[in-house]
Amino acid sequence: MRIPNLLELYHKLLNHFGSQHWWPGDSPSEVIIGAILTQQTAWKNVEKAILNLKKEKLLTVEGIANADIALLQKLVRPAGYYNQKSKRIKNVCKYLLKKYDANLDTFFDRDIKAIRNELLDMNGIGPETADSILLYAGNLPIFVVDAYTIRVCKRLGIKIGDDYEEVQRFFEKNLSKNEKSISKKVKLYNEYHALIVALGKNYCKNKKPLCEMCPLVDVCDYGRGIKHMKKRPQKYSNNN
DNA sequence: ACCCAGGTGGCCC
DNA sequence: GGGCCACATGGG
Repeated sequence: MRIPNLLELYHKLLNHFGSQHWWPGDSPSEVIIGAILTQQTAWKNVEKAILNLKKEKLLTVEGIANADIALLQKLVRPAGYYNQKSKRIKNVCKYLLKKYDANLDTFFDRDIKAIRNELLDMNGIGPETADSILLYAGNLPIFVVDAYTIRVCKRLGIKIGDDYEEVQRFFEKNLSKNEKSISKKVKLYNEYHALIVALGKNYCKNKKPLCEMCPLVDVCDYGRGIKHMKKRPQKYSNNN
């Protein structure tokens, strides 16, 4: 079966799911905090944590940076991994406050590669979180890859490895043929990643082939890629 | 009672 | 440079 080009795929997804209006947050600082909180966690749980922080008026770089760690742990708790995440958002905010005086315009107003490397140097920020911050908080043109992106590609029969940057280049290279302007790129990358998440959540679960209701079944080899699926290790002691 | 969620860092080899 | 594993709450 023919593999559709990535822009065609995008329009099918947009047509099916509609615009996703990402990022669901109304300030760059909220996006940065949320990007860390949502790691390996359902957004629904992150919303509760965000709301807790909001009620305490802590949803700013300065607020988090100066907040008591025990309080942060309490507020962030619904988002899971609350010990790590409270520490991570505090450290990141302290860094941004100290080095950029909490001015995110200054932070984002540089070469994108330089900002990305700086983000990657912060503890708790890996490639996906860094790119989410660049794209959704900084409005910079970088394609965000996540577990769904790789899973969906494999289900579609697109030959692709597991390497983050490799998948990212694949998308950016393909889409650059269609879109040259920076601002349009940002808009396209923004919507595309959100649509892939929507697709994944609804039709491309782990350990299952593409659901037959999937809007892409007509363009993909249904069920292909099932052999690539690997369960993510999820065992750790939970003595409660 | 499972399985999973918009990952990341720290080990070990 | 890959292959495990810990991290944790809440929903299906």
